[in-house]
Amino acid sequence: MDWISRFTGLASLEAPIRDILTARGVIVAVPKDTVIFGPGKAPENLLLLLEGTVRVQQISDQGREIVLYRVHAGESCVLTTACLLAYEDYSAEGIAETDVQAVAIPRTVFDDLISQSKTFRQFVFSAYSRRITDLFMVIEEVAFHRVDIRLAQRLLELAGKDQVVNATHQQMAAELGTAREVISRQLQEFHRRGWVSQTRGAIKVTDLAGLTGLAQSAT
Amino acid sequence: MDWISRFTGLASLEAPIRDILTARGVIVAVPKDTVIFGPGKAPENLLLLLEGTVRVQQISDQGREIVLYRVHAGESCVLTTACLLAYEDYSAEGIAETDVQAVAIPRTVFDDLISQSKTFRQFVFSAYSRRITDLFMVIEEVAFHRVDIRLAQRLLELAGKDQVVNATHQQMAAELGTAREVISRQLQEFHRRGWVSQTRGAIKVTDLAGLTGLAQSAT
DNA sequence: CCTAATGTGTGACAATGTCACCGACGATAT
DNA sequence: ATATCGTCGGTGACATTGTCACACATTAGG
Repeated sequence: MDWISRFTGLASLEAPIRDILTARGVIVAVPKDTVIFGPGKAPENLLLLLEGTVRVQQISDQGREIVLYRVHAGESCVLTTACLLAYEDYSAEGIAETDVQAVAIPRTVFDDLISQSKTFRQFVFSAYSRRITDLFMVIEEVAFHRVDIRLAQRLLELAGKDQVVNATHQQMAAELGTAREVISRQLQEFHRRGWVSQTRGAIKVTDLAGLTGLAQSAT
Repeated sequence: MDWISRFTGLASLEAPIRDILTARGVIVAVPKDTVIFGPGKAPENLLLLLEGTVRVQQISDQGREIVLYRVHAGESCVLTTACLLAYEDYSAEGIAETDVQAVAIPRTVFDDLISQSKTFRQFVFSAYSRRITDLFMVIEEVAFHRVDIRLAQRLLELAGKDQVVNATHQQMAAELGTAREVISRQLQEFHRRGWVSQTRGAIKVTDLAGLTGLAQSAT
């Protein structure tokens, strides 16, 4: 199966390197809600996502959570690479948010590829770059932005085609690193304004323009 | 000059690689307060710090700031490596906090070393690991920890041998990503408890035990 | 000495986080 | 159907933090 073409950064990969990758990469299926890595659970392979998304979140010692970023199909889960070559025990964990199909690349092969292919190096380092940028954005948002605006943005991001976000208030609180009560109150206010309607475990966006207006008032 | 021995991760570097490094690395002196990299200013070299510290901070569009981490002597400024191989414009900037001595390694040499030496790869990736861990800690602190505790911790970190922190309230606010008024009030409270004394532009720790007690109450 | 820039103090208020508690809903067993 | 239990969401009171509009103090430079 030619999965390499799904990764834009690997498109121009040298032929012998492609062969190594296809030969040594193993396609794995990871069921939804699997903990891919976490505190005390080092990842064993570099994962290149073919299908599905992985949610990476931080867990504090008091049990509070915040979502750091999501890895989508066509991206690699670089946090693992640092672990592969220089293991450190992160306090973050990665969870399969949907059923996931991925190519697993063993540590030794990864090291080989890095050493042999400039293209692959660029692929890995640019993936790093993107994640670090993501972390910068999280810091900026948490430190400087209002929660109502962040909630509006996140609802828009997470809403499916049907404009529904399937998440409890507690889960939305974990998205933003805030408290459930805060989410409940903000959603009530959004409801009062006619922007959303709520059912147990789901939030439906009923006024896209209204929410979008608030979400963009950050700029 | 044998500067390689100052970097623990490079101690076991293969002989030919050492030679490349010493031959191609240029020792540079960077005066205090120089902006080493920043928005729109990509770094040209990987820097290995021999002397001094570099402060990396995030600047928001509204002009608010937060310190992300510091690079000390014996460490490398990895944020630059991502830029070297896959340039992306970060919103963070790096500033020489003191006069700095460093070894500058050009992009092409860096790429060579990565490809040729497993030890060097490990050095770079473990440096990445450490920085990412730092960013995780920043996120956790900003999102979940009280500012009085964070301020106490930071004062203890920044205090010199004479127990003095040379910084204005505004600068301390930038350390923690909060507002100046908050710092002013917290410091007043610390003063009321006899933990610190203040002069314009400087804070002196007068009760180490008191501050330490608060700083550790996070655990 | 005078002035301007910078650093610090303050009160009022808004936004967010915390705590304690309650009731509503859904699944399951009886 | 009814009882029971765990999860989800709502609420008031209060603590903490952020924002705004000032005032006042200190320092540097002319």
